[in-house]
Amino acid sequence: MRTEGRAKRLPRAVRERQIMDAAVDVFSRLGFHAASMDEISEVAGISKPMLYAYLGSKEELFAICIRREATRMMEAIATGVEPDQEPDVQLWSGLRAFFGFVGENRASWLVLHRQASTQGGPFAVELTDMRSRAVSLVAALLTQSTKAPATVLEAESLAAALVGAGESLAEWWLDHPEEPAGVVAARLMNLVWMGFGDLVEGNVWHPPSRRQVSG
Amino acid sequence: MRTEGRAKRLPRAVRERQIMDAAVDVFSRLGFHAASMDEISEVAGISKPMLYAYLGSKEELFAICIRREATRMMEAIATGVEPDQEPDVQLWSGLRAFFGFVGENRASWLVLHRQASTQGGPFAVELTDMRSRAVSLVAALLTQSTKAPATVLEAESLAAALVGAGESLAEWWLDHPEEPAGVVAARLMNLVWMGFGDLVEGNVWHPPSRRQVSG
DNA sequence: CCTGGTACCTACTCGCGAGTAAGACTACTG
DNA sequence: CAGTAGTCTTACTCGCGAGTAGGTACCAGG
Repeated sequence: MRTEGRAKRLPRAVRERQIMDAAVDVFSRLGFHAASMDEISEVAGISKPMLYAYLGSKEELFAICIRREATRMMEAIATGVEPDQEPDVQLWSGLRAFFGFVGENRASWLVLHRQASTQGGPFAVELTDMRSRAVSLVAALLTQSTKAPATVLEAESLAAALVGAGESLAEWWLDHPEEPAGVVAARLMNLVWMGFGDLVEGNVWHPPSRRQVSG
Repeated sequence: MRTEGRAKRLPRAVRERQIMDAAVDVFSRLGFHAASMDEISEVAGISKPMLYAYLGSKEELFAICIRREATRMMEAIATGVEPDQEPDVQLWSGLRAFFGFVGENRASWLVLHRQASTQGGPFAVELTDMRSRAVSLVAALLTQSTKAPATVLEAESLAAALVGAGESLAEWWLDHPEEPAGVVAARLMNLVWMGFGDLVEGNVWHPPSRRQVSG
């Protein structure tokens, strides 16, 4: 709130972290344009010139936020996925990691998904980059494991659809936080692995633990 | 461009259409905040006070654009879907209609999907409304046709995922316009109906025409 | 106690864009 | 040729927010 006059003296590195946290918070709530540097400085608990002294312009600050959050998220997913496993298991791990991250980092997710994708500035680069890394990952997973002849475009577009389904479901989840991450992830897993066709018939996909129990 | 002094005198209804077309164009390119009323008036070929005289404030204008484009799109989809058909056929018709509309109305789609969903103002209402109509439609389709016991939340979240997949694939398509609408629609159809599990095995879904030929 | 360096501040400038006041042009009606 | 209703304009006001100038508090080392 920062109603008092002067802020406590802190080393630069610490302040920078505080500022970036505040920026992610404000950007996630208001979007890039509507967010003001005044409000960010307010939330961060310091005055505006500090922002400029430490993090440069508004655009730079936004780009820095995106880069940081994107990295955190991709690392969370990469950590959760074991290569050299069955395709469905890899996909399942990725989905669990993704929804886990979103659940614990709402603000990060909002900045990444909503705000960044809209603004056409230098941010689109950062964002498109991360998104295409995700798409490529899925596309590779699909390509390497399919037996049917598939074009690159085909794999890529399917991957885009899957990533979009994940994003959209994450968005939906924000309005239904009572659902556990695992349940939401499992639903998407069933949709994209089994398809409506199977689900309508009552056929579902089971995670590996059950498979080992029954096998 | 409007480098000349005075615009030709036209009846109000016609001007309003021109203004709305211009607004959709500018909003789709720049987003709500970055778009300026000056630029919209420029593109529309008239002066700024006309905007305010005819369409009210900037927010009103944006809301009007969203409402108009959303209605056009929902009508396009509704026209393409025949109720009382097999679930997969209904889904297929809907997807075809959707991608058909997006292909022929890039600007409309951008305004609806990117711009409107981001701004938190009174627009979110219009947008969320249309989106949930779409989600409900799919959810109903799924619920009514499934044999397995499914909760409302389950159907709704799957529908959200499917709608998101469609949106995302439409976005991807904007970067790969060389692909025909039908091909893109068919890919999504295969993904959500058959699932990766089947696709990996080479099993694909066929549209009804082939089915009749082979049946 | 001075000297410098770093954290931090108040109080501005300045441009951009939403919205408006006040009037000018056109056309139809008698 | 008035009069009047509707179209269209130029030329403003005014607030908001990005970015800055020019300081003040605090902590070293001498």
